Amino acid sequence: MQDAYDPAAVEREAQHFWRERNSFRSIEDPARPKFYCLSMFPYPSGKLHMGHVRNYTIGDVLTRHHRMRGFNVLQPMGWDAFGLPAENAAMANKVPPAKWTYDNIAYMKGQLQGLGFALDWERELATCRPDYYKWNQWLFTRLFRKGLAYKKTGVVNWDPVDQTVLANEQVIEGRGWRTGAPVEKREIPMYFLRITAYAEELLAALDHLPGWPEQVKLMQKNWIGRSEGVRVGFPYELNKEQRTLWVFTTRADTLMGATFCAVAAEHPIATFASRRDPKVQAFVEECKRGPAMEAELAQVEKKGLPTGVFVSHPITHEKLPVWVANYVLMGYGEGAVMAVPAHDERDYEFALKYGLPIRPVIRHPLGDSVPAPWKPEYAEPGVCINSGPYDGMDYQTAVDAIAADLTDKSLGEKQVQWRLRDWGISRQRYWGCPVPIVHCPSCGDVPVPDAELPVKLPEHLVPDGTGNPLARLPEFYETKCPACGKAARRETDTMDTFVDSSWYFARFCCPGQDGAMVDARAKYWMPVDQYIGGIEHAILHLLYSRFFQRVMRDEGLLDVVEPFTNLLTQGMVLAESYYTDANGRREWINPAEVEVTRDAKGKIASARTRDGRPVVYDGIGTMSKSKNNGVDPQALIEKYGADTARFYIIFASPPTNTLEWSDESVEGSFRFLKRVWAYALKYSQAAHQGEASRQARFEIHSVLKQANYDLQKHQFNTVASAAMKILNALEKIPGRNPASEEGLSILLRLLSPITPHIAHHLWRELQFGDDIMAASWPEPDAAALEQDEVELVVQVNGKLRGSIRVPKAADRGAIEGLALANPNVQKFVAGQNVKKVVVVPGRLVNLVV
RNA sequence: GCCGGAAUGGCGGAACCGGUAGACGCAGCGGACUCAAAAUCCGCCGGUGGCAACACCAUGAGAGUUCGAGUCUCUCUUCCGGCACCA
Repeated sequence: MQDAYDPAAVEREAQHFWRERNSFRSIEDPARPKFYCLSMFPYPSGKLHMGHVRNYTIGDVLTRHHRMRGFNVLQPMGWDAFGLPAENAAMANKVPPAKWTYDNIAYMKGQLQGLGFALDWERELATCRPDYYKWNQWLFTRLFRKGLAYKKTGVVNWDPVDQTVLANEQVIEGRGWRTGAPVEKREIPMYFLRITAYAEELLAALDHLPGWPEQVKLMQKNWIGRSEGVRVGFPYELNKEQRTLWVFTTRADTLMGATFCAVAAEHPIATFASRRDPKVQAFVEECKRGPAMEAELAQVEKKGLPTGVFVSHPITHEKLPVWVANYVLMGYGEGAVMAVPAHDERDYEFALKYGLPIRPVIRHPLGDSVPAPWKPEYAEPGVCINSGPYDGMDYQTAVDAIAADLTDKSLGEKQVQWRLRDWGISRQRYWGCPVPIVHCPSCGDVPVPDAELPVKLPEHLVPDGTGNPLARLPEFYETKCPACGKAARRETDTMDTFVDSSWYFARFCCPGQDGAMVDARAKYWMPVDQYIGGIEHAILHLLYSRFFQRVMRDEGLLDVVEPFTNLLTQGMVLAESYYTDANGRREWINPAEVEVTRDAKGKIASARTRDGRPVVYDGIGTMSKSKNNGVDPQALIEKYGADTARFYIIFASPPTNTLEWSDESVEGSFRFLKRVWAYALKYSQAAHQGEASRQARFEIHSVLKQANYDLQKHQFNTVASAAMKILNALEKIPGRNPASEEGLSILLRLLSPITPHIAHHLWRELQFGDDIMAASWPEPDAAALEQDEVELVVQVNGKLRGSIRVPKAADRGAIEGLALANPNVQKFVAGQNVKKVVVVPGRLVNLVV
């Protein structure tokens, strides 16, 4: 055995062993329980970042652990290869996105292999390959024929200088990122997927996902946003024509307090009013120019103007003014609301600002009136007042009565409203999956027939930031109508990349299948038993995948409904950032270049660059290029090896927490692996002697018991701690005896999912077996955990005052007696009555005086 | 703004069902080895008081429930994720 731990040699040899034996190839085997473990596939951005390393290490620990527990495991890997960054890189380097993407994939694949992940590379896929995106297109044409994919207008960010659509990310403070021009909103025709048709099912099924974190289910529930309410019609006359303004409200009980209505800038009433009133026109224009993003929209000052249109109240027939307001969204409900200033905070502020009437109609906890300023109690449901026939009714009675009266007049009914909107998938971009539609002057939008799929994306183009280059490529867009054969124009929009990632997990089950989207093998592997990825995907990606799975079920492709049985949402990887300040210009210094001096207590006293310039500590945050605080996994692997990188990432933090990077702690993980090696070396050279110590076995098996429990809970950081504790216990055993042999075998097996290379090497070196992955997972020995005596803590009034050792079988009386006999306990009990004695078996005694 | 989280020593974190707060590690301090350094090994390590035994304080802040609260309930503060075209 080598004296020193040489990670590079150990890792090379272990990876060679796995490759030779094809260790990670997965084959369907109905005789064994299957475990499909999947980490979210990466976007091939260039090189791996620490978030990837963390994600795939967590997945690998789960995969290898399950494998040793006898599961038939599948852990595949692929590439979410379409997307915006490739176009940006193409513009910067004048290289086609395809070449950039394929080069990145090749490099990152090498990095993943170097980390020793147990991946079945025969199943590798890239979403930018025609054999993958063909099935996006195939499914789209089916949804289109069913009406689940349809065309309507959608709002986009428009850069008027570059004449191009911008992603939200490309809008910086309301301006285009390249041109600096104020971004405009624009409505363009797009294709939508009717996810709202599945809203009810997507919501209800959340209650049957016990393997998902509650917080994710709650976020999805709120996102889907089911609310029960009443659709209310306010009749009005426009150009001598009778019309109805429809609104949705969850507070129909407050209808008698409605004093005006407000509509979105895009609402027909606003359009009408802007034609006859230049002020309204200017305001509508202003609203349309405003931000398209909800987060920004919600922050803008609430403003409005009267449209001059009046509607009549459906119960009282009172004339109410209609305002156009920037806080009403066209995308939600009817694009119009009834305003009840007395019982809605936003309406209240709007009414105060513009002097509109405020009419209280609900008795709230603070009384019957609603004096300024606004108080949250005003919005609480209560008994109706000033409401004519509805006076005295409570919330539900009033809603029911008002809904019934409205139904009688054909001016409303109860309605369920969803916050969820249909999914707009058209992107005016080159590097994506072409939407398989042909626009024919006589036949309209015609889906491309199966025989002509895939519609291949030309891979040689270089975008220039001014629109989609496909729209300037006649070879691509000039085509014939599949229905009538006349000249027609091919759609040049591509699909949202979320389409690609909504079903890739099913495709991993069916490598090589070119005759169908998925085949029978998907029925064996699906659903994914364990899915792992960042919490930032809690809503969109996970909801779209759940939607797609149902769509695929309804196409008869799969039986499974929920794609992911268990979900683990990992935290982000953070690092400190530092900068030097030269005349107000910040230069960001990579933490690796910063030297920190500490005071006697270990607190940071000062920090400077290696060449002595003082730096400012800017706190801890996500690793980013802009703050130059990324830690390159490759440098880490080269310095310490993959096992140290993996161990550190697992040890530093539980998977769901954020992980704050620390170079010193990495050093500590490396030290631990060196100690494991040193111990194995000492063990291999020691002579057999003595018997197993009872105490050592107790320690090791107690730690193992806890570690197995922690593995179940996915609390892997304490499993790494457990390995350290076992090594500490082993080092206390003199020489080599049955306890050290057993303990070392447990240690290596416990470590093997986390640090597979060193575990593999030592397992063979010390002749525990041929392949540690074929070994069984260690279980604690009940006999080793037996104890004759236990230590109990003694409290007086809940405060710790001492401890006693009692025989395991001691009864209450004996325990009480021993506790009272403890001198320090006596000090606190002396002269007082013991009112109550609480005995928690195996833990403590509490004397209440 | 709305939705969802998080907060424990100098730092990362542990504490299973409400039952010894600080496991394990990092940093720091002291020592051994060394000509010296690195590496390695041993010891100490929340705060205040005390020679010590020990006592008091302490889990973001404030209240509450309980024999007993880091853990449960309420209010607040700060930070983080998402908000539909970043992935």
